[in-house]
Amino acid sequence: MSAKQPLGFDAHDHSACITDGVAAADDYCTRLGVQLTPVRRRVLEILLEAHRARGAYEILDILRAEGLGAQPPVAYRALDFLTKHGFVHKIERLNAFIACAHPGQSHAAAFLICRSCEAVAESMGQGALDGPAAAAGFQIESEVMEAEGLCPKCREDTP
Amino acid sequence: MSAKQPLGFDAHDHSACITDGVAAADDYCTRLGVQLTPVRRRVLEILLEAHRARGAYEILDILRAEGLGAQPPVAYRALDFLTKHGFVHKIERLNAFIACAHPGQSHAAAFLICRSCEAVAESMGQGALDGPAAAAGFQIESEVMEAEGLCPKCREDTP
DNA sequence: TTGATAAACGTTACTCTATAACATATCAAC
DNA sequence: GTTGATATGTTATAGAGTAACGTTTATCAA
Repeated sequence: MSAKQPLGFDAHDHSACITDGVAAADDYCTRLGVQLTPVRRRVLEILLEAHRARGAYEILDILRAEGLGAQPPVAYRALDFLTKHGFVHKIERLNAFIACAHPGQSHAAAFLICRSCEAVAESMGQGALDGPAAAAGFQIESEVMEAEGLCPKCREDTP
Repeated sequence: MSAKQPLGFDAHDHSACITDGVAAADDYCTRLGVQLTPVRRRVLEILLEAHRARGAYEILDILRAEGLGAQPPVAYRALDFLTKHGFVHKIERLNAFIACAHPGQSHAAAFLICRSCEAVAESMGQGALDGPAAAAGFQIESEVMEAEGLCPKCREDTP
């Protein structure tokens, strides 16, 4: 079994992910007049630190250790806020959360989840269910698209 | 690509859904030499009775009332079996389960979930994530595609 | 500046979802 | 009939999520 790789599938300047992610949230909140409070900011940072999904209770443990909140609602409220405003996505398959890789851009998010190293890549897959929905007369309000399998790195490492 | 009409929102001979679903499972299990035990058969029937998703504990309540099992693992084991063999799908968005509308046919299942009446339609959407996955060198093993919104009936009823 | 209002936080307590672990039973094959 | 695989029964617990309440903090208007 291969080691967990904290980055996405591609090598990239990861410090920029965190900096840019928080900056984008900051700008957005200022423009809309909503608050990026310490707990919300910290939760976003925690999720930006890794290109993998983290459970609400895993996040809560970190918050608790840092004195930012000890009970589940603290984590869930921050996650709700960040999700509502598009900075965080929920991975339904994992009951876990991940920072958005394209903050600010409206998009139907799709995810590729590696079952070996737990890396998660976000793709801006557009409306895969639009065809069937139109045929059925169904009005889509939100979409979940998630694939589980092996990332390029783990395909080599684990034959 | 021709969009197939998803099953579930339209009127149809529903008794055939149950009969055919159980018969298909029976045939399959006979051919593969696996057992469609009373609990497994009953769970499949329960899910075939409605084109909506039911939680494991909702199913368990029925099993318990019928003397077929009282503890969670009983329901989860039956659901695992049925899911593994393709007779039941899990709706990740709802943490619930639904009978497969196309038993026996290998397919990547996609679901349209009505938030008003809770009806769930299954569409045989094929490989919506194939493109992004190929581009990333990602090997897909399983896929989740779920859309939530309003079904045709509820669009009229709830304007 | 103060008072009203909304937004956010802190905590308790609980529900729902899911599985680990172990004992018992059933059935097929040798 | 013993063995090994498969399935069930049960206890206990872990993990995920929320309702409800009171307190605090921010925002904005008078």
